[in-house]
Amino acid sequence: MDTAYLSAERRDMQDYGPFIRFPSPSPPAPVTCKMAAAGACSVPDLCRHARRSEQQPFPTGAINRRAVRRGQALYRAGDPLVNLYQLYAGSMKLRITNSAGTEQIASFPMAGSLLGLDGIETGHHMCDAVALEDSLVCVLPFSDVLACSRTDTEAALQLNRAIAHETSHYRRLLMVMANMSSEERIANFILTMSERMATNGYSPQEFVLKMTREDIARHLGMKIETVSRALGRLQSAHIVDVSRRRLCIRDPKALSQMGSSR
Amino acid sequence: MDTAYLSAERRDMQDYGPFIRFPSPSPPAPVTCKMAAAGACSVPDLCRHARRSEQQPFPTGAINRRAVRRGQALYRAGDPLVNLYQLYAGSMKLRITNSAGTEQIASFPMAGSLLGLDGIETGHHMCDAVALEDSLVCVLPFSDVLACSRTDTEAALQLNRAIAHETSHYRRLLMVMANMSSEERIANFILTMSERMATNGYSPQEFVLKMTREDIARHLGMKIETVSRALGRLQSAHIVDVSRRRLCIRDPKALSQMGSSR
DNA sequence: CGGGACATTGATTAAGATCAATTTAAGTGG
DNA sequence: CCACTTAAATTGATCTTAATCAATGTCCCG
Repeated sequence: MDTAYLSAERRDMQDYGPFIRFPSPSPPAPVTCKMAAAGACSVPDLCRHARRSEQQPFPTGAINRRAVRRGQALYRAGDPLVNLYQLYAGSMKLRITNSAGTEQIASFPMAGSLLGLDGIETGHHMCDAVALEDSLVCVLPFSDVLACSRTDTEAALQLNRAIAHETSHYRRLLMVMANMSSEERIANFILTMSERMATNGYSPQEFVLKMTREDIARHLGMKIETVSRALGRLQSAHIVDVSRRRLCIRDPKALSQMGSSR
Repeated sequence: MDTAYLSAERRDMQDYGPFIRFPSPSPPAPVTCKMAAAGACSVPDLCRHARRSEQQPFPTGAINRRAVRRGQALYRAGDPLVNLYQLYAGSMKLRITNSAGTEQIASFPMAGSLLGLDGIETGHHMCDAVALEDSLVCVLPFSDVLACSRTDTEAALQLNRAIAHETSHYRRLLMVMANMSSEERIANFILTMSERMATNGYSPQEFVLKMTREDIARHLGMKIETVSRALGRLQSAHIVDVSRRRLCIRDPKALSQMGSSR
């Protein structure tokens, strides 16, 4: 494979390797933010401010990081909102559990996603944020974020937009659930993942789904068997090649036609 | 019927009558906000500030109102975000239309709802806000809202929370769509409406659904016939009495059991 | 090499969509 | 005020899709 894209594994290694050393009890070393430097940070002004915070132990310009191991929760529903987090490397799932114990996967944050906004309405988180793989987040103390919003108009707007962005994610997902067949949902899901992979500098053609079929099913409001069969049908139609978690898009056009809003 | 609740019709008359005079081309007279006085305003600080705005023609403390006739749009998808609106009387539907023309009803704002937040992410509205009946909104120029957020920490927080509240509405709806049968969805919908009616001072037992079956169907991701049949089944089970738009809850307990998160 | 989580596949059932026909209510204009 | 028109809602018959139930297969990790 001679693409310009890095494989998921290699990219993680070279970019973030030093910070994903488990299980190291010592905090990661201070660094400047590569994500901000690359313009990939959705809230650069918030972040910049947070880095200036009195509370955090690193010198100005350093970043307060936290590592989360695969399967571990960054925060849980009910936890008081203390920090927002910028996902720096890895991927997670946001899980809602209702009073009856039914689980719903609200989203699959990946590098660049802002996490923790589900705590803003009530001051307590509404979801569990669980790592799908060993991950690294950039910690933005919420008090700093607020202080920053107070002094910096642009930062305040960024925060508003970030919250509103979540809303629009759910709106989109709602359309998918309300109007699409299981096969179309899966096609749409793959398309969305593909676009997000591209945004993050990976190949949009070929990538690894970090979540289980169960997670996908709970995300899209279907059963695991249906997910499996839908993938099977896409495979038979030579639209994708899927083997376990590894996915390759063979016919982007057909996929797009099938997965685009009905 | 000797309840302490007002019928929808009478309440509209006595509380808001003077302001719903259609089709009056002259702006409604300045008044102080009864909603704020009653503590029913979700963004009192934002509103208070907006009322102080230089731009609006009324003396300090007055409210800038706008009437919207049944079927008319307060704003449309694509319109630039100019104002937020507090719904003062009446009810609306927020309609999303995707590129293929499929419609989805995102929510049914009623008195007390804050409208227009769907414009914050991009600066342009993502939905149409259409009046289900002749309605009255309180206009909050967005520039004023922002100015207010800048100077008033509490107001800024209210804005953030208001946006986040939308998110949580969609999250809830997502759970409903992903996990509930058509009958459970309808039960849940009626319950939600009932609670909202109670919040607004109407009877939670008996009220009028201002939206069509089609609207309900598009809100809950089902077909109109299925809505009708689900209502029919609830009727047969003596859980509700439904005749056209008029709805009466006969067995709140059973309804709650059926409509509460599965 | 074996255990366990994850995934696939098949057979059957059930729920909701679809197609088609009425019924009901609310306006509208003579 | 009443016949006429039309939008909204209901009801029935049939078909399709996805859920359910039940095995079986596969890969990863110790």
